[in-house]
Amino acid sequence: MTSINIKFEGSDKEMEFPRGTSLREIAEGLDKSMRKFALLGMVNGKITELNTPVEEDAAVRILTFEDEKGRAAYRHTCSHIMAQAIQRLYPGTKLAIGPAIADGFYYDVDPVKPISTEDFPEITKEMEKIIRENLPLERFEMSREEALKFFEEKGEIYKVELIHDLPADAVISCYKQGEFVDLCAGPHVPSTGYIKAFKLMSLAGAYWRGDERKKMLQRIYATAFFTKQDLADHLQRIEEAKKRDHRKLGQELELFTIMDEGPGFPFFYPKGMIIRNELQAYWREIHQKWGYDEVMTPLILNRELWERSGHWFHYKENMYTTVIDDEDYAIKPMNCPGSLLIYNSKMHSYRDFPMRMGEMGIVHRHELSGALHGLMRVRCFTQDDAHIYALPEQITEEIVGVIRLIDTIYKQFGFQYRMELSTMPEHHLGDEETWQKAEAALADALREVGAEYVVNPGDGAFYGPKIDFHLMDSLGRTWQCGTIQLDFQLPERFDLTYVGEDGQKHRPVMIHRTAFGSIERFIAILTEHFAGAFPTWLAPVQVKILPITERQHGYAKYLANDLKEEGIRVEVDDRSEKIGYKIREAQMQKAPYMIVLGDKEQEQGAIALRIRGKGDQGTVNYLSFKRELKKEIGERRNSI
RNA sequence: GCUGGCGUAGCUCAGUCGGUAGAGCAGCUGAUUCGUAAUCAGCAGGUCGUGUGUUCAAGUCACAUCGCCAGCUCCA
Repeated sequence: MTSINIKFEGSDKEMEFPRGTSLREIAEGLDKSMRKFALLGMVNGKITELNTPVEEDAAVRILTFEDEKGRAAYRHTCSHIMAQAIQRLYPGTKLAIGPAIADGFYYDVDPVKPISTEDFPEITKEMEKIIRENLPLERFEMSREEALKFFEEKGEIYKVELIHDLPADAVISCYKQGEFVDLCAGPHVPSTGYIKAFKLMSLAGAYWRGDERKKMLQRIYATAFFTKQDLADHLQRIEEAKKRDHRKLGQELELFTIMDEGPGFPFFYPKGMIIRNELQAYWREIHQKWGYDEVMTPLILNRELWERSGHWFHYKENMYTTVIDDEDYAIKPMNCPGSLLIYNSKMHSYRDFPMRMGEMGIVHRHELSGALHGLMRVRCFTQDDAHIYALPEQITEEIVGVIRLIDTIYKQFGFQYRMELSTMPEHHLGDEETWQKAEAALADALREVGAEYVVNPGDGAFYGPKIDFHLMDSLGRTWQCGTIQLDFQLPERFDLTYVGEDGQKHRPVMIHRTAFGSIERFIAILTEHFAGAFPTWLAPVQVKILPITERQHGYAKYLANDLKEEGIRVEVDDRSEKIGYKIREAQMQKAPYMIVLGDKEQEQGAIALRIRGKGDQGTVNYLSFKRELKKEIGERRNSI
């Protein structure tokens, strides 16, 4: 039989082709336009390059740039083109790895002479040349010995190291395009001419294999899209996202600042404090309702305590210390030891459990200078911490409760979030069996709420495994906010006990948790999420009153006082500026409501209302506006 | 911390070949009293991040230092 039967997945189409027809021709058979869009395919569920001949009946799916795998192959091919251009221009440059990533790709290189962004135009030109040459990418396999010899001769020390680390049974494949050969598992698009639009983005350092003891290579970030328009749109989106950066908005909206005098130690302006205080008020209300008490523990405690908790040995490089009366003290990097001291200051009965002890705890941590990032990563922050002391049999229920509480809080702000389960790190307290028990308890709770999550091996705290909640910033980077950490270690170290039904002393378990994570980081995420246009209950200025002439100043003040009486945050702009100017400024300050007052409104005892994002609403009744506004502000309580 | 880039007025930025610092916005003063995203005029504002050096002369060049930005997880 010389023909094969191809069934196209995702459509009812079935077609006959001569045996050995390439996947590309099969794609064209499905639809002429596929000639333009096909990048890769799946044959019987297996990723297959377009050049590959199909030898038997198969179910086929054609992948385009719309498919994650098609996109990755396209960008990965572009990374080979970049590497080829660099080696053409700067012979002797050694190559490390060059994968596709979420928004593009990168290549780590070890150049003879450092590459700078000024070299980008030259590299770009060479890449365009390679694309015009339309070199086919040819795959071939080598034995381990051949591959080692080949790359050793070329001086590609990183490739040699990679080959050494491949498992014994691994197929070692290379791709050749023109004079350029790279060790690569593939898959790729058929030829360099497939690449339509790319751009070199930035330059960064990256340790070889992510290990800070190894050599730092130069990483060139770039991106590629299927059309020039898509690339332009992508760059446009990045520009838009930069406008939402909380560091920029924090400055423009006068929320906070960080000065050279205290790197990583933020200052909050009055408007930023309003948001902080509103968040804290919300936090207190919801936690009170969900059965938490609030405590406060000291910022500075003595060395003996931190030795007992393990921080002095396991967390020392992140702690600020001081000396008082010749004795060592530490500024708390975490709130738990203080909470433990409160627990231990009296006897507890099994009837007291679960005991939920919250604290808005200010902590200081010495983060590496290069890790600081606006309010996202600081050296002084306020954790919305809580410690739950519970009976072993209450663990799952308590964790489920915390997951639901965090979910409720995030929904209040309209956040999407991702959950991760982080397991035992290399540096840890306690034996493996206890760790496994703790990890299982967290997984049980996740299963019970039916949550989707990913496992993050080795990323737990030194005292226990954790469930992390990650939120996204304006550029799509994720930040850990909420966390739930199960701890069997500290109760042991601090000899926590309770008296059981049997009159004997028993050991409780401890859960550490935050919902916001830190107020600072949460404000940063909120700012980017809302692009500074905070919901009315959080907005630093809720109503801006704009009199058109001096004749309305009295009326403006009267309305302002009336709203203030109701606890509404209001400002009057009584400068002698034109109304357009005042509106522009109020709009840029993202005030949710503007009241414009002229002679007409004054005569009628009404207001002209302008709503952020909606524009001029015309004349409205003041009392009904006030009623609606109060209702809107009060709505956040409904979700508690 | 490491790699690369950047630090000029409160903010955003210009400053050529090394020749002695400039704009817009904001601020202040005055005029203007205006109907939905910038009224006009004037005034004031700087040890060019800091230090050392090279030079007749340094915002500009060199070195050091502090700070900021991007990245350092995505395994050929």
